This record gives sequence, structure tokens and C-alpha cells, in this order.
Amino acid sequence: MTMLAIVHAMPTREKAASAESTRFDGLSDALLDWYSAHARDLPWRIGPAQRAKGIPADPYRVWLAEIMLQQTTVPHAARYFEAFTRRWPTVVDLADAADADVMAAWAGLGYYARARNLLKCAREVVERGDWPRTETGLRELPGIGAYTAGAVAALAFNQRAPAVDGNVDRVFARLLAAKGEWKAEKAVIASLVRDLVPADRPAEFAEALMDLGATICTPKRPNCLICPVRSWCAAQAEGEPERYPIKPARKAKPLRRGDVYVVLRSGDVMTQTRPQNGLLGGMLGLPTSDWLEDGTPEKPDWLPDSARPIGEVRHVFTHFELQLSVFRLTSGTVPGNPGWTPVDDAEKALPSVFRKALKLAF
DNA sequence: AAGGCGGGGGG
DNA sequence: CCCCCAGCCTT
Repeated sequence: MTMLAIVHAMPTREKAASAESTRFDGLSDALLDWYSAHARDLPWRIGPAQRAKGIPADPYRVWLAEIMLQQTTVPHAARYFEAFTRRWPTVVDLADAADADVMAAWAGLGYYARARNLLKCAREVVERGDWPRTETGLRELPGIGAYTAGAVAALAFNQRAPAVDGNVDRVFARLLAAKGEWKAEKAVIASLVRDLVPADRPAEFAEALMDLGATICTPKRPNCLICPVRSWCAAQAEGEPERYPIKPARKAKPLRRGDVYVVLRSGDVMTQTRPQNGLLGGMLGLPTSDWLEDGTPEKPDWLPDSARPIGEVRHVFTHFELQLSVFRLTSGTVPGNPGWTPVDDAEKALPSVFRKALKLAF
């Protein structure tokens, strides 16, 4: 039977993957060679030397790091990783933690649904007795999507799973010089990377691809001169690697305005835990007016007519920008049953927008 | 399929 | 100022 006949007999999807895999023959080996000398030393990783000695990764630390790193830079996540693992060294410790303690510890890291799902996930793992060890098993846990399931399966359990994050998308957008609609190109890349994962070293392959994207195939000014996979790169051949990936334009962020009230009473500040769902869900907050794109937000009844803002803070959220007028008030005028938090604690437990307001009041 | 959901650092 | 980053979930 001729080679052509064999290929012809294969199902269409395998034929396509086979063709792409052939185009990248040798890439995995070149990448792994580079990685053995240039791996980043990160607190949640075991290094190539340790892995070679058979030292296993800690699934708890791998998982915690991957959750923190979702849409978050390494230096920012690293500070929180150190604090979390010092305070809660195991998944059992984390599962036993009080919700408010975990939310406060996450304050400033953003995307607070991650912290709510973190606790849910830890408690599910403790309930079931251990971590799922496969990509599909991990994918069922709260807060674990396609990327994180593949990353934990590969990094913690050395399963043959792909970990396709923004770095890997960018690397392969350039290798392929992907010019199509970005959504479709990402699907092509996901399928291709799955086929390229070497059976014997999936963890190192995942880490190597991410390190390449983070240190060489960077968003701006990629360092193609020292790139170990340069000879496979269509974008480099074209001469404008920075042109890729080609993503859709993003929408402008509207500006919303409102008031925030820093109400002080003998070392405490008035606080309220925000609703579990929605913006800053489950986090400690300061009282505010509504936030409106048009018009003037209504003042609360208890706010004295004479009250004047002491300044303004601006903050950029994912889909809008916020400008808040900051009022500084002393107790005695506020009805109802507000919560009060020592100012020193509030400084640490509040998300960034409210930290800015609190800081302005001192 | 599209939109909600943080925050910070780099060019 | 702009850009984007180790994404996930809901509707």
C-alpha cells in the first residue's frame, strides 16, 4: 500500500491533524531542549532537575497557581500565592477556611468569582477524597475550564493534555501566521497543540510553551533571534511576527459616575458585604450610590445636604470605567444596621476601587 | 455566541 | 495614552 493510500484511508480530521503535525516535526524536541536550559523558576513549579529525579508536583499548589494566573500576570499572582500557601498549606486547610477570610485574602487580585469557586472546588475535592487526575475529571470542578483542566492534568499528573493559554495562542498564531477569524483560529490551535503534546513529557511541554510565550515570543517585540522554534515560524518568515495574533477590536468602555461614602466611627469604617453575584460579588465593600452612565445618582436620605466630596477616585473595570466622588462622614447620622470594620482590616480586605476611596479619606 | 467579570504593568 | 495578560461562567 502506498503512503498516499494510507493517508487517503484516514478520517478527515486525523488527516488534517497529521498534516499539521508533520509540518511541525522536530518542534517539540527543540522546544524541550531549550526548556531544559531556560525554564523559569516559579514558586508553584518543580524544576526540570527535580522532575527528572521523579519528584512529583503538588496538585494543590499547581491548581491554586493556575486559578490565580487566569488573566493575571505572574508577579501579581506570585505575591498572593505565597500568602495563600503560607496560610493554607493544603487543600484541606483551604476547604476549612472561613469564606470571609478567603475573600479578604483574594482582595486586590480581581475576578472575585475565582475566589468563590476556589472555595467550592477545594471543598468538593476534600469531599470526594482526592483530585481527579484526568482532564475531563478536572473539567467538572468549579472554576476549572478548558485551559486549567489541561494545565493541571499535564503539570500535576503528567497526563497527555494540552495547556493552551494566551501565551500558547500567541505562539501558534505566529507559527501558523494565522490570518483567519480569531475565534476559528483558536479552535485550530487547540486541536493542533493537543496533537503535538509528546507522550513522555507533557508537563515540560506545557511549561516550555508558556515560557517561550512569556520570555521570547512576547506580545511586543518578540526576540526571534534567539527563538528555538524560529525555523518553524511562518510569521517570522513573513518578517512581521508582531502582527500576530490578529484579534477583533475591543469595544470602548463607557464612563459611569457615582458617590462612595467613607463613614468613620472611632477607628472603624462602615462596610457591607456585597451580594454574591455580580460586580465584586462576595467582597467587602463601602456604601455607594448607584453608578450611572447618564444623569446624577440619587443621594441617600441620611446624607446631610451640607456634605461635600473630598475628592474623586477613578477605576477601570472590565467593561466600564468608574468615577466616584468620595464623601467623608462621621457617625451619628447613619440609620439602619451597617457593618463596621477596623480601618486597618478594611484596607486589606477591600477590593482596589474601595481601597482608593478609603485612602483618600486619610 | 456574546457579554460580564479586576487589576496592574509595559511600551 | 494604549495594550494585554497562565479564562470561566452565565445567558
